[in-house]
Amino acid sequence: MSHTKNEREDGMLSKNRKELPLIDDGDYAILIDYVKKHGEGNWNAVQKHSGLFRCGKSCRLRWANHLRPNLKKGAFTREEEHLIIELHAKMGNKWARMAANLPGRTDNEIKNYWNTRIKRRQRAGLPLYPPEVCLQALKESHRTSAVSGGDKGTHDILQNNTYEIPDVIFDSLKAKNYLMMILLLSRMSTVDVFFTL
DNA sequence: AAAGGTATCAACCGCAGCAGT
DNA sequence: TACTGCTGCGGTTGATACCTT
Repeated sequence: MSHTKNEREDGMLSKNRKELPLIDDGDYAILIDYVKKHGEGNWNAVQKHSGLFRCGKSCRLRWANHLRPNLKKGAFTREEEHLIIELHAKMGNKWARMAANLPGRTDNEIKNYWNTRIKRRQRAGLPLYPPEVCLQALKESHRTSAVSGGDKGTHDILQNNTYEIPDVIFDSLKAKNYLMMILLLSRMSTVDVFFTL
């Protein structure tokens, strides 16, 4: 049995995948057509019956992230960002569950957004969650721990939500940030301030 | 203009859970 | 009960675009 250099046994592409498109435009049409006729799910059957050279996994991913109707494209709105932060505070890294609360958005999009956001804020030495969300999570954590012994997600929030500004840049940077924060706080809610930093 | 760093996006990989046998 | 196949999820990686120096 032989495979092309980009294709593995299961039909997924391996490392140098960008040299070949995963599915070309014709394949998009086949996939859309198949799902219209037979509905979502049963992805391995898509490959068998439609003639696509992609495994079920690839088809499902492509459908979910690009072909599904009502997909929203473009940057997250401020409202969506608020919601993601709130949901992450409650659920942790449950991207699919979060996506269910954001119509038109995919788990992959939310995951990508969160990961780049984390990197940015960690580099800047900023907390991951605004104070209001922390407080809310803390309240819920107390409430749920009283009933069920608690939830790991909310503990993480409180642990991860620390400022870690290196001593070298502490004075200038922190002083500047706090000054800015005080100025902003006089006009905005803490959540709005959070998004500007 | 070039080089290096960072952000974003798309897709792969491995695993867990579930259903069917 | 054990096994198998399928599906979905979350982590991770690689390519590319964009930004900064």
